[in-house]
This record gives sequence, C-alpha cells and structure tokens, in this order.
Amino acid sequence: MQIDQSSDRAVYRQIADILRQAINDGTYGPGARLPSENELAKTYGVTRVTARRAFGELAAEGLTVSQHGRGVFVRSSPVIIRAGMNRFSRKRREAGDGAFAAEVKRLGMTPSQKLLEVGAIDPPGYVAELLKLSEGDQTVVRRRIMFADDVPMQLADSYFPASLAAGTKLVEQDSGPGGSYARVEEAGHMLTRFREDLTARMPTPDEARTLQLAGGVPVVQLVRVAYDQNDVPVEVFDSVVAADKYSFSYEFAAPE
Amino acid sequence: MQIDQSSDRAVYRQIADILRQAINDGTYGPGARLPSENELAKTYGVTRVTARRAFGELAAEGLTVSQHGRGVFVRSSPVIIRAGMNRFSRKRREAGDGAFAAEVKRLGMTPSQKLLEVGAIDPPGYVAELLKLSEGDQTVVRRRIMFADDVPMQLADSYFPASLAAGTKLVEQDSGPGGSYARVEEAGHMLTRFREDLTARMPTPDEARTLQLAGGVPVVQLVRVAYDQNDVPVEVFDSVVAADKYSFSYEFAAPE
DNA sequence: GAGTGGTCTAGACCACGAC
DNA sequence: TCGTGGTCTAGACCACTCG
Repeated sequence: MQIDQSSDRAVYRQIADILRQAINDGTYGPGARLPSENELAKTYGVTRVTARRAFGELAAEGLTVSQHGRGVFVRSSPVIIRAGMNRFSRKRREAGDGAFAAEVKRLGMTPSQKLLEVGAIDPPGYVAELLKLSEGDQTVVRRRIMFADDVPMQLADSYFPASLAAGTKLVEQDSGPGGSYARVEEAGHMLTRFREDLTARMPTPDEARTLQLAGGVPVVQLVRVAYDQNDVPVEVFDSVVAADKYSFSYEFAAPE
Repeated sequence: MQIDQSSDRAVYRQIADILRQAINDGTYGPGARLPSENELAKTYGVTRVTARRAFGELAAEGLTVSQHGRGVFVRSSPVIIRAGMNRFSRKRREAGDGAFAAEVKRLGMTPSQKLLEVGAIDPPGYVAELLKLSEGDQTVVRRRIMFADDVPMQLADSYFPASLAAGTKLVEQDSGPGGSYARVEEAGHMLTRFREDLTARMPTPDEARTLQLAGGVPVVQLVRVAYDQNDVPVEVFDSVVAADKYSFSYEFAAPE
C-alpha cells in the first residue's frame, strides 16, 4: 500500500486508511502496538507531525489509544454491560442488590460506588417537570459514580420528591440494601412503570475525566422516570455511561 | 481570560476551554461564527497551528463545525426524531406509512428513501443466529438510506427469511404502502413482539460520509428483531443513525 | 483579491516509560 | 539513557468562499 501525493485525499488520511485496514483485517489485533510515529514518518516519507495526524484520526474513531512514552495501541474491547428491562426486578432488590450491582456481579466483577452528593436541592427544570412538581418543591438528590472492579462505569444522579424521601434512608450516606428503589417501595410507593429516554453524544471534558474515557468514545445519556401504583412519578434518574462499556436492550409488544 | 504558559494544561486546551465556556454561556450562540484561526492566534500569541488545535478539540466534542473558506461555527442542534415504541403501530401501517415515514411527517418533513440493494443473500452470522436459520438458509435483504427533507438520517438494513419473503413485494424495488412490515403481515405473520438492542460508537469513515456526519457526532446502532404470533423471528433490522438527530424512548412495566 | 480553513514541512523542547 | 508520545513554532502552499 502506498501514498499518492497527488491524490485529493490528504496524505495523513491515506496513512490512516492503511492503518485502519490493517487493524480491521487483524494485522494488528486488540492490544497490539502500532508502529511508532517516527517509524511511520520514515515509512511513508512524511514528517512526524503528519504521521501523528494519521494516529489522531484513528483515535477519534475510537480505534486506537496512545500511551505517553509507550506507543500507540489498538483498543481492546472492554466488557460490556447489557442493560435490560429486567434489571429492576423486585426479586433482585429483595436479594439486596440494586440494578447496577446485580449486573456487575453477574459478570463476575465487584460493584462499588462513590457518593458525591446527597441532600435536598431545588431541582433542575427538566426534573421538576418530569416529577410534576410545583414551584418551590424541593428534591432529594443522590449523585454517585458507579464502579465495576474500580473502573468507573456510570455517573448516576437520582432525584426524589423531598416529600417522599424525607425520613427515609434516601437522605443518608448509605441508602441500604437493595438500592434506592427498595427504600421507595418501603415508603409505600410500589414501582409499576418506567420510562427511559436515551441519547448519545460526545462527553464533556468533565465526563471524560471522571469516566476515564479514551478519545473517540461517546457517552450514552439515559434519563429514566419511575412511576408508582398511582402512576405518580417518584424518581428521575439521570445517568451518563461510557458507550463502549454498555449496550441497552428492550423488549416490547406490538402496539395497536 | 488569559493563557498561562507555565500551566500543566496545554495552551491549545486552555484556548479550547475559553471558547467552550463562551459557547456554553451563550457568548457564541448556535450558528454563530467563532473568531478565525488567525484572529485566535493573534489574540493569544500563538501560532495558527496551535489555534487550529483548539478548534480541533471543540470539533471532536461536537461543539463546532468548520466550513472551508467561511469560518468555524457553533453547531446548531438539528431536529430530533424521537423513536418510541409506538412507531410500529398497525394503524400507521394501515394508513400507508412505515415507522420512519410517519415520524418524519409528524415533524413536518418529507420522508424519502434510497434503496441500495435488494435481493437474496447468505446472511451475516449474527442475522442467521437471530433469525434461528439453519445452515444454508438464505435471507432477503433490503438495504436503504432513509432521508428527511433530503437529509440522510439513517442506514437501514432489513433481513427476512427467504422462505417468508419469496413471492412478496419484499423482493421488489418498491415494497409498497405501509412499509415492509405491512408485507410481512400480509404473508400471515402478525407482528407481536419486538426486541431492540442499542449501542453507541463513533462512525466508520463510510458511515460518516453516507450520513454526512460532522466531526464529533457518534452513531447509534440499533438491531431489532421482530417476532410473529408464534414467536418466530421474521425480521432482523440493523440500522445506524446519527446520534445528534435521534433520541430513543422506551416504556415498560416493572418486572417481577 | 482578500480572507478563510486544510495540509504539510523542518525543527525544537518536554514528559513519560522501559531497560 | 534512549525511544516514545505531547506540544509548539515559523513558514509555506493550497482550495474554498465571498464580495
């Protein structure tokens, strides 16, 4: 494979094309080290800057990661958490695990979380709307980072109406066994229905840092509303997850 | 806001931070033109290359788009298609619209599609598995690009068991009113259940070109399996959509 | 034609990692 | 120590857009 200096396609893109092809056909497998920038520059008769840009393309596509002082490597696929609808099973709650903990354990990893904030706040506008709150109503927010084997997987903010959360463990550091939803049900609100909205986008620099994201990895933002037996919204759950660590799965009947 | 040459944070990142802040606080609204590369270089006392890298950061985050010869602009949010579960309503099919066409019309736009391929093929492995086909069984594939007002929105590949599609309009250029699903039901397979799996990732160069994606826009890959009244899989639908043009919405009851 | 972004060169200094 | 990637400069030529 050679570079065509007279081509319309920029040289760095041509080099990226060659490397991409080599990655896709297995010449460089997951975790393999690619040629160094200097080697690449020499091979194709360009400066190091141009070689770097080729790597930049691949990194932006999520194909490679660079490591300072070590080299550029083909990204290896991480374990994927399959988030299905049955993750909110009451059985699981009664077994003492929340949705996240149960799934992580199923994959043979150890779940943990770091609580960033818990307390009563004036809710963001979209939360107030989804919870159908009146002007001035407060919410209890629980902000946390969820880990699997100490790898950050998910930013998770839960909002509960303050009237519901008051006097429960939802306002404490440790919300107790079975996760937040177990506390909601103990407060007399049986969870009957969920609604989830998903969008994908590139992370903010903050999110990229907190989730330890490599370049070229999008995030999925999931907003869930949980409703009780009276169809009253009892929680808004706003989470951001690394797209390369999650897949989402839904089953539903054909509507009329 | 000033640049700190002695900071650990690279100068181009500091410039990107400043611009990002200005975009987020509304100094530069959607569609607004940012300073030119030369202006930026002069303002912050760096070379144009460094100024460019600052813009590169923002573009990778999906915040800006550059236009050759015109300038760098704040990305304006496109119309978002909300893909809900009710998009497979039989009523809609009977009204003559498929799921995509109905949603696009609802937004006041004109749906269209370009058929790339239709015919019998040996299915990819994951399709054969999902359709529970035997070795050697063929599928009829329909590959198309879906447009809204001539803007490409979605790559959509449908796979049907050849035994089902034979002799129907599914093998013709125009599959007829109500979309493919109307033909499936006419063939005696009432659609009763769907399963959708979603993942997000950065696009391949091919996908980026076909979907006319700007930099920093991920794609969502959606794989759906449709089941008939006997719980037999009758279609695998594999689609790739621009993440900035879609959100996905699901409702479900609490499982036991 | 003037200004814009797109590409590339040649060289430099730095920080990190492995031997 | 040496090779790696990370950053930056100074300057060049090109293609595109707009008046």
